[in-house]
Amino acid sequence: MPTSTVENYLKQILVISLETNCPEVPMGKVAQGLCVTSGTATTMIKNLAGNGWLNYYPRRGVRLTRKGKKLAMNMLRRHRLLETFLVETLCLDWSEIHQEAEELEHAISEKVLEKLDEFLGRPRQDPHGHPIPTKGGVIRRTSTQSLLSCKEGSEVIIDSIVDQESEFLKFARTKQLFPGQQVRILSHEKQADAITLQVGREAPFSLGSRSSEKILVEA
Amino acid sequence: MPTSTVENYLKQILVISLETNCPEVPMGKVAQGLCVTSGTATTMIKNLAGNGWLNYYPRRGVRLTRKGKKLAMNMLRRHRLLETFLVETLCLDWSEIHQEAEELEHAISEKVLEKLDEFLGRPRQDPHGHPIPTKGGVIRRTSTQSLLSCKEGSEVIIDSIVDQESEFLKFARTKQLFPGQQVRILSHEKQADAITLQVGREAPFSLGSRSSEKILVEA
DNA sequence: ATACTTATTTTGATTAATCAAAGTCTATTA
DNA sequence: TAATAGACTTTGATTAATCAAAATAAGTAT
Repeated sequence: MPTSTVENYLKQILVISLETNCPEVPMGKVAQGLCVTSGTATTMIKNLAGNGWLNYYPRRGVRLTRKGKKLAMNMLRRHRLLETFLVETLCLDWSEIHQEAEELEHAISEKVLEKLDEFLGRPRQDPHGHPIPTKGGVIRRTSTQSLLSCKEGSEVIIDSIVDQESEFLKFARTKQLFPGQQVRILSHEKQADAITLQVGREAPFSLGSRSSEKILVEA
Repeated sequence: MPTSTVENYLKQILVISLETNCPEVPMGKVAQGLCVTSGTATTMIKNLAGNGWLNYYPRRGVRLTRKGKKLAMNMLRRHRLLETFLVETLCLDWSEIHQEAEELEHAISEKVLEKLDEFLGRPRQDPHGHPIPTKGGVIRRTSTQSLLSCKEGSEVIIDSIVDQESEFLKFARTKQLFPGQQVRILSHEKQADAITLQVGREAPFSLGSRSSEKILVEA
């Protein structure tokens, strides 16, 4: 049985590799993502490599093995199903569920998870718009682009928000930026690093590139 | 923040003191209840005493302080609410929920617990018939006796089953022994250590004193 | 090429929780 | 009262996870 620390490392590596769209993840990102010192990460990673969870390329980074990816996908499934439960069933706020799920995902058994999935009606995506991996570890290919790459004048639909920070999510909600929402790009000033957009008939507002990157859309 | 080990020790001590109806719990029971060696228990208990969770009387036992009892009651509340959720909402079997709740109780936050309590309609007792402590840490006084103390010919109603073992619970269910059930005591042979009872119109059967003790009833 | 910056790894310590086995009380039994 | 069984405590070690700080490697800039 992997410890919850092991589960966290593997999940984090998977999430980074999905975000960067690259299977190899540098050590620095791992340490940063898990809020541990780089030395700690190195020690742990060598340990994980020794147990066949991942391949370790010293001074380059790591890459999940099939076995590691399977476990990581399962953790992602747990996390996202739990987030869905917390919002749909218990009516918690969209912006405050990440940390809750982060704890629960290590404690819930496969059996209870299965029942929960059934209870929720086997949802395909979580409240952030992220796809929920199937029991087999398959995840919907996110063929999306970020707001940052959208052309002036285009209309897009928000697919998901790639951020766990409560603060940003709260902000996003006040601006009605959530999965499924239709958005019009009024202007896109590359030099000024700003995108102005409008949701429905609300007042237009602008986002910098940092924020725009976190919002994935489908054209 | 207490670790989940601390939470487990305190809850276990509370449970034992409720079962034995005595606030002072001997070290042996603590170690046994937690499945650790007695040396481990001693070390940990001294630690807990140092942090004000309980009073430690060397070679006699321990007793929860007010602070310790409060936390322990809270853990019991978590445990029992979770068990209720698993049975009522997710339709897990009565006999298989203890271990599940044992894990989840450490991971669920106060906020989620509150939402869960609300969702469940603020239940007073769990599926085993055990009272659920209130948020304030108050627990219904169980003014019950065990089957063992019932007189021949009497009719009683099962209040709760005091056992976490899956096996016994499964057995109890096949015999229709669960909270709320009415039972008739056909005979009670003190010397033979056996009680014969009947549920509804089912065939009568016998229980030894070990098993009878686990079944609490109200006259 | 040389020096510098930065990412990564090593080293040495620490904390929480545990066990096995040896040591110490204490209460009963003979 | 003396012996002894059983409960409890101490001791010494181990494991997982972590940090700070020193050491090393690699890539970049001069």
